[in-house]
Amino acid sequence: MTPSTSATVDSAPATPVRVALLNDYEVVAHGLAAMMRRYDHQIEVVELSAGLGVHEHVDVALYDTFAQVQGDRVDLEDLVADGDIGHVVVFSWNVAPTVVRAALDRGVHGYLSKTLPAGQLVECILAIARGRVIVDTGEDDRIAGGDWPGREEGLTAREAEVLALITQGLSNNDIAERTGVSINSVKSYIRSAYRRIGVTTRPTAILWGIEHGFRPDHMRVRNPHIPGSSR
Amino acid sequence: MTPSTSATVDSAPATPVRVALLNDYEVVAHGLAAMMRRYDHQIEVVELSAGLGVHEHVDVALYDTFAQVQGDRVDLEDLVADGDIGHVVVFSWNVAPTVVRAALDRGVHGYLSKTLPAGQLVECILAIARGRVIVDTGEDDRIAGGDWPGREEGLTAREAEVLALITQGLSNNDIAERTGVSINSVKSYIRSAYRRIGVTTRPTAILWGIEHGFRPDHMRVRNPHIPGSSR
DNA sequence: CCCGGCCTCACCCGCAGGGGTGTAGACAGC
DNA sequence: GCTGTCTACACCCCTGCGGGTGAGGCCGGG
Repeated sequence: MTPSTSATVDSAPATPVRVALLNDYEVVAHGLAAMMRRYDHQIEVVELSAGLGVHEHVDVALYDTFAQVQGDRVDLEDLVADGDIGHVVVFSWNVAPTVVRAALDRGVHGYLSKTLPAGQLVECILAIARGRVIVDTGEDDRIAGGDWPGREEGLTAREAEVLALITQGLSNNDIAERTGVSINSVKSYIRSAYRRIGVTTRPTAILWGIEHGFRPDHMRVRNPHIPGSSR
Repeated sequence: MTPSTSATVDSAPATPVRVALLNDYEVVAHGLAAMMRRYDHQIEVVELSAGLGVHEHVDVALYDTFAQVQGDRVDLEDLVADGDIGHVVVFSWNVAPTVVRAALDRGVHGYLSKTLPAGQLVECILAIARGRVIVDTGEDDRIAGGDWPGREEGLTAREAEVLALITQGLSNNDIAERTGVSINSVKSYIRSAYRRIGVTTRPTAILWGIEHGFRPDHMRVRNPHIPGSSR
C-alpha cells in the first residue's frame, strides 16, 4: 500500500465547519452524511449534492469519487474555481501518487482515502477547513464506512463501483483506469458482482443496474436530516 | 421469398370490425393505427395495447411482433385463449413456414407479413373477422408502412428492431432466432445501426436505446385518436 | 489458530461482438 | 441505365469479455 501521510489536528473550531457532500449517487452522499453524524458538533452537513456544484457557501466540499467519470458534469477545476467553496477535498479509493498529485495541481486542498475511519476523516476535514493541505492515503484496503447502491443486494463497495461504471457504459479498461486497479482486478470484481446479482452478460448487468439504482442521480438535498444526529 | 397466399374478400361488413393493436412499443402501435386510418369505415381501432391483453371485446387482435421476446408478458396462447378476442392475427416479418405453422397450431387465425400494403392488410383482417384463416406472406422484403422507435433518427425498421432487442439485453444469436434472419444479417444490421446512431459498443448502444424510446412501454390507449381519421 | 470475506493480481482459454470486405435482389428516383 | 437504399447473407480477422484456475495479504470472528 502507498505510504500514508497522517494529519495532525489542533483543536476543534468554535463554529461547525459547513460541508457539502458531493456524489452522483444519492445513497453514497447519504452514506457519507451518516458516517459523520457523531461529529455533528464539529461538522455541519449543509448539502448533499450531485454534480451540480454547490448552492450556498460552504467551507469544505467533500467530493466522493464513487463511480465518477472524468468529464462528467462538474470537474474538479469547476469546484476549485467555485467562489462558494472554501476548500475542495477529494475522497477516493484511488490514492496512486500520480492521481493525488494531479488533483493537488488542480487546486484541491485535500485528498483523503476512503479507508480512513470516520474520526480521522473528520479531523482531516477540520484541518483543511483551517487552511491546511492534507493528503491521507490510509493504512489498509478496506473501506471504513459509507453506503453505496447495491449494498442491500450484497454487493461490496468495490463490486458496486465497478457495476456502476459498467452501467454507465464503460469498458473494463476504462474502469481499470478510473479506479486505479489492474484489468485483472476489474475482471475479478465483475465476476463476483455478476455471480452475486445473478447475471452472466454485460447487457443484462447494465439492465440490472438501471433497475436497481445504479443510474447516477442528479439531486440536491439542502440541510439534510441525518438519522441519529443530535441536531 | 416464400410463396404468397393472397386473400379474397367479398364485401365490406355493415359494422366496422373492432380491432385491438398489440405491441410493447407505443410508437409501433400508433404507427399501425395511422396505417389504417384510410379504412376507418371498415376497421375500428378500439385499443392500442402492450402486452396487457385486451380490455374489452374485440373482433380481431392484431399482434405486431416488433421486438417481442418470447415468454415476455402475453404469449400467443394467452391471446388465443382470451374470451374477449374473436381472432388473433400475427403481423410479423418472420414468415418462415415453421414459424407460421407454429402460430397456426397455437390457434391464431391469421399470419400476415409486414410487407403487405395497408389495403391488403385491411382486406385480410376483414376476411379473418368473418371466420377465414389467412396466411399472407407478401411479395417483397420491404416493410410497407407503420412506425418504430428510432425512425426519426434515421434507423430503418430492421435496424430499429435489432436495436430494440439489443436494448432488451439479447445476444446476437438470440436476435437471429427471434427475427428469423441469419447471424450474419444481424451483425450487418448492428453495424449499420451503430454507424447511424454513432456508437461502437453494445453497452453504449443499450444506453442510447434507453434514452431514445427503445425500452418497451407498458401502456394501453382506449379509443385512440388517429390523426387524419374521418371519425 | 483457523476460516471466511474483502481487496488485489496473474494467467489460460473460448467465444461473442464488431470492424472489415464482398455478393445478390428488389425498388425508387434521376 | 445508373445510383442509392433496404434486406439478406457470407467470410476474415481481431479484440473484449467472461468463464476458469491460482496466489497473496489483511482483518474480524469463533
